[in-house]
Amino acid sequence: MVGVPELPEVESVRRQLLPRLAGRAIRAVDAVPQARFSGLSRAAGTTITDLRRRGKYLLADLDTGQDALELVAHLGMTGAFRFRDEEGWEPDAYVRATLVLDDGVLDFRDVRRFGRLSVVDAGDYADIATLAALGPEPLSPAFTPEGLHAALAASRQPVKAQLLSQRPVAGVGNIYADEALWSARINPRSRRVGPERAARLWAALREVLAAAIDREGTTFRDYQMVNGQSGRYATHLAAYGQAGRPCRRCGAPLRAITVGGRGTTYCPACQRQ
DNA sequence: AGATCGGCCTGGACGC
DNA sequence: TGCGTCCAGGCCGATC
Repeated sequence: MVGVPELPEVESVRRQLLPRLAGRAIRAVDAVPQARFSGLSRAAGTTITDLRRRGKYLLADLDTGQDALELVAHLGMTGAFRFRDEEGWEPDAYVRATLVLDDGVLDFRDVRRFGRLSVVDAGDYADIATLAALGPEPLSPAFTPEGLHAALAASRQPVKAQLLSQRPVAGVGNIYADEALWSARINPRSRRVGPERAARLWAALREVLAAAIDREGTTFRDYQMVNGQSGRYATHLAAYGQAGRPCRRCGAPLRAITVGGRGTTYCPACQRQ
């Protein structure tokens, strides 16, 4: 998959990998010697019983016969899994880790090295701070308008920075943060979001993410097509990467700013402070 | 303790 | 053409 993986993209990866990984025994794991690949040798000799997702993290449950372990994977920006028998796939210099399974070989390819793989005791995320403090899944009953309001009220960071922190809700990255804030008509720099606006943002996040899951993620290729004025996903991004274009709601030109160190596009007319 | 900022890493876009 | 510079992105750790 091409793309900057956010929740919808990671969910798509999970669905593709699950049938090929469930029940497979891991013979060995190899990785480049970096801290971002830790504890992987513990996976050797285990069996994968399930592949779950929390936010942008993939969690493979490993059965050792005794203690339960978890293989935690984050794709970063450019991480991707490839089976060695995949059509057209030849391992290249960007393969950072390899899992030898009982029926094949799975490569982890990651050009920009932002991805991470680690094996931990099941549920022990002490060394993975973002996962340990991860907010509720946006499409689960645990995510509520009231809960979102309370989470946002607990911090004075700009609302967009809060969304990117993964704490109020899991899995939202730069693309869907801009899209949801635009949809909810909330200024990304707002430091106070009241109950009504929180409820709008709650609904917008769920709509934006559910729609993206339905079409298996907005890929970077699609984004390029958007800027190339063509492509079947051209109408899906209302804000992200659309600076200078007229707002779809009010016609004012969308503006590019920086919030929390991240490029941000919003409508200065209908997303007022 | 919470907010903020730089670093990580690389290819691609851009300017000269 | 080819070089240099800047940017993007999620997360982490250092600093304010």
